[in-house]
Amino acid sequence: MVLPTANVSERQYAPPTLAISTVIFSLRNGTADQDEPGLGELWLPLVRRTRPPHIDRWALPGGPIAWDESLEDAAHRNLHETTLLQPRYLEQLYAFGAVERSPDLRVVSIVYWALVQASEAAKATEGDNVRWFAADDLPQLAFDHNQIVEYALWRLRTKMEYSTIAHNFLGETFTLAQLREVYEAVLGRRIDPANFRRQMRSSKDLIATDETVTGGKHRPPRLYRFGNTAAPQSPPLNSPPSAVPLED
Amino acid sequence: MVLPTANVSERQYAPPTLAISTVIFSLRNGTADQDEPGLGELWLPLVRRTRPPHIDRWALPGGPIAWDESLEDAAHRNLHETTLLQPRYLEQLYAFGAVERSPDLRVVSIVYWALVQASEAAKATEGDNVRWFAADDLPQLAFDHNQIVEYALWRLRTKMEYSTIAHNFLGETFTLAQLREVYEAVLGRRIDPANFRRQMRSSKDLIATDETVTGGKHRPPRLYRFGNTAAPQSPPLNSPPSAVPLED
DNA sequence: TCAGTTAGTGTCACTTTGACCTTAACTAAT
DNA sequence: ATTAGTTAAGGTCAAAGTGACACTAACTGA
Repeated sequence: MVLPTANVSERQYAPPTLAISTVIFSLRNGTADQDEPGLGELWLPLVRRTRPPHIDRWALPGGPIAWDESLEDAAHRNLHETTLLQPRYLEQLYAFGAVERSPDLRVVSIVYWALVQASEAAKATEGDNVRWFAADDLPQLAFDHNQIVEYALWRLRTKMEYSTIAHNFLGETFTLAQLREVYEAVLGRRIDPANFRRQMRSSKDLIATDETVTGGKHRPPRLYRFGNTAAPQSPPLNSPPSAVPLED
Repeated sequence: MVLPTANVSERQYAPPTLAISTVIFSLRNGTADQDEPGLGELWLPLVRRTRPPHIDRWALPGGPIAWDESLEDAAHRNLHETTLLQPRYLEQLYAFGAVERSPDLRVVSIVYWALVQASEAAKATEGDNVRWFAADDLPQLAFDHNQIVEYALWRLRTKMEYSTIAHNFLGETFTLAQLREVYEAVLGRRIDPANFRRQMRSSKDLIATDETVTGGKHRPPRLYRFGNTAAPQSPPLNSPPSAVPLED
């Protein structure tokens, strides 16, 4: 939201300014005192605004677009600069351009959404100006950012049902129970483990490794990995609208 | 693609310029000499470029965004100004922002896609600077517009499978055969009329009128209308990302 | 050795879907 | 007037997919 300097009247009638923002989702293990017993929760990092419009309010990480970087690069860079995070998935969400979404100034924000794994999320320096919030319990944010997060949540949930993005919350290998917990947390409901297994194993992209996790107090579960055999639900040409996972 | 005047070096390093474009789809009855026998075809209007980058090439209708209009308003206005069309459906497609998509200049285009009914499409003044093309047989267009159309086609086809946008190609009332022809044209394959009827009638939004179409050489078909009982597949708050049909 | 726990397999009823048959209602030709 | 032709509309049946749930497998700790 950094903008070129000019006096107010010039700003008012100037062409819209472009900015980029990102909604970054990560998963945390649910605490017992939640309404749902033991389900994981979605969390996202916000930054405190340090200058006038909506000063001191929390907002999505964002900023201007450099003349020599693509929109996706800008989102990736800005996200990394403000939170130190390296997302495993990044996709364009929507361009928000209502006239009154920012006071005085006309800003069009192209918003991306990202998924980071739990271990990565720990790297995000939580300080005075960056803090994580539960996605379903946010304070009043700057601008129209509450609505943007709502929309991003809707997209994450609907996309989870027909695509295979869930593993981006996890590491390179994972058990089916871990993968199921991702679905349960995002969709907010329990899923039958047996049926879940059947559905997942019907996908060609999920490949079983020959390793298992030892050390539990029960039968050791097998580890799986995700093989990216062609983008599942993406545009015919995956160049411009690269809805393709980053995989680091 | 109208842009503020400045010398080249200033332009080069200036922040990206915003523009809006639209992909406008309409349906035409298939000619017999097609590869598929008698299927309808998707057509879209393009405008001839009358100034330097890519002069004389065909391009999507588009232009700048005024300081006091929303993105959707800008798309609607621009579309109407250049083609005189009034779409029945308008939705944001994607923001295209690759660095090299326009020579010299950095332009970020927020692209919308629209559906117009056949009768409306006739209003589009086809002249020297506006012409309709078959969507699957386009010439080389200006900028990255070929890829944009490909992506819009993909979105139209995939969205057709899970939502109820098809009727926006038709008038207020229509027969099930007409509706089926829309699906067949867009998806490019024949659909069993009996199964199609069963599926459509299971939707609460399709309501039968008490009228039928007389004058055919066979049993008169019933007319249906589309009742917009709540947006089917749209964001929780339908204000900013209004993926909601316009219905005129 | 057994209880406890989770991993993983199998089964069954129900729903959805594609293929195809049958009847209904109209027009045009004989 | 009867019949052939055509499309509308409804029905049947098997295959495939899904949710609910029982059951076996493999480990730990007492």
